[in-house]
Amino acid sequence: MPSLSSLNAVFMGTPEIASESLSHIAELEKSNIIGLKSVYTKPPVWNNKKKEFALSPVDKLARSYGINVRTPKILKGNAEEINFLKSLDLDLIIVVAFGLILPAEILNIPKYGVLNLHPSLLPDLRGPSPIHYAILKRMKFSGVSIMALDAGVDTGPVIAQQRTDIDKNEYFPDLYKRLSLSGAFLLAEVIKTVFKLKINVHKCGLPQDSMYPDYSDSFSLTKLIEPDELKVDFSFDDPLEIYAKTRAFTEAGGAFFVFGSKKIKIIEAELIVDENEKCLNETGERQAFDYCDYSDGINPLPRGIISNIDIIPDTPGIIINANKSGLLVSTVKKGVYIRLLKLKPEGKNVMGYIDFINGFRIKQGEECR
RNA sequence: CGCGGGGUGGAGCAGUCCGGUAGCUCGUUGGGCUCAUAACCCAAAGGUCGCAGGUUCGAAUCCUGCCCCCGCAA
Repeated sequence: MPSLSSLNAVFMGTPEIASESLSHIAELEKSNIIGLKSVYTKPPVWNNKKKEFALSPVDKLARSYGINVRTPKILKGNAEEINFLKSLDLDLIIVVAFGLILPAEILNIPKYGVLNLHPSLLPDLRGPSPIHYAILKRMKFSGVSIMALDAGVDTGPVIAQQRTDIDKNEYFPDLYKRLSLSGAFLLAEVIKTVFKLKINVHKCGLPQDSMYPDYSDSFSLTKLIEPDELKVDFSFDDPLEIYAKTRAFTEAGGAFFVFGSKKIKIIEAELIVDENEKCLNETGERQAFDYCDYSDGINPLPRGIISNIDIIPDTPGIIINANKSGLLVSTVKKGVYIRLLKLKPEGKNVMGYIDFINGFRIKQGEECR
């Protein structure tokens, strides 16, 4: 083979999922498949409490590789950066969770186009929070997509996808890590292919509207998680939703409820179904249990609690048990409870439910709002 | 000088306003009860009350300075 020159490329990304991809790309550099000219990431943010600038994960990793790092605040109309990118004679730009929109003038610079990793099975879950939403919507599976970036938000032609199953008890960090690894792997494979074929990535992708002609963003477009979405309301929210929020928001501020005047974050919880209750309807007649989502029977009622439940009214949001055997809160579904395992009260560190009960003098019958 | 909460035996907290022998719950250790238990009963160990200085006969508590942790806001 005559002179297979490596791909001139620039990487753009910010959080851990991007640094994972960057480390895979660095491996490709060793085999002369790619040559990273520069890395773009969000500027360091000032942490007022620690009184220091915090570099993004990508920034740290790129520095450890000795790669030139650039942190422009804006790209659109930024002549300096655009000229710099033009001067590199780029073959490829690779974008993973960068946090800035690339203007069209940059999209057109690299000879083989712009690759993007998106942690969902596009066109499902477009937008900035696909991993949170996958858990929030209690999806049974999700995945990663490698696509060619176009002017829309996550709308470009899809080149490769890899699916992963989501466990119904899975918390955000586990899924995030899994998608980061799977995405980095798939991204590297696509880059190898571009290297071999020397083809513009826009031409080898499958347009999303041809994959799913009936698709509409109104079903599944994700948005940034707003602070008020983190609140769970025991007296209105379905227990499945409370549990999903708990698992989805662990690294987005944390799902919380209010106890007394304090915000209490739920770090870890589980769903409890009372096997005695599930065959009874409102009037106490036996009938088929219709909460099929709950009846997967993951967690039976802990021993020693059943007798206590009898004396508690059906009001949701009430602590029906607070001792070593468990901290249980009633929900809008009769016979379905949230068992709180790890909590983080406002101004405090993470603590187990026993410490929470001891320190806050939690008693049966008190209310979570 | 962004706003706020907090540092008390191994853990979570009370006590601080109105100074005067350091307390609660849990855990740990030993013993008992029990078919059994994360249940129950009895007993014990374990703290220079974040650090330094000051006021006082006497400071966890009042005054001054400093360190550390956390939440919010960016």
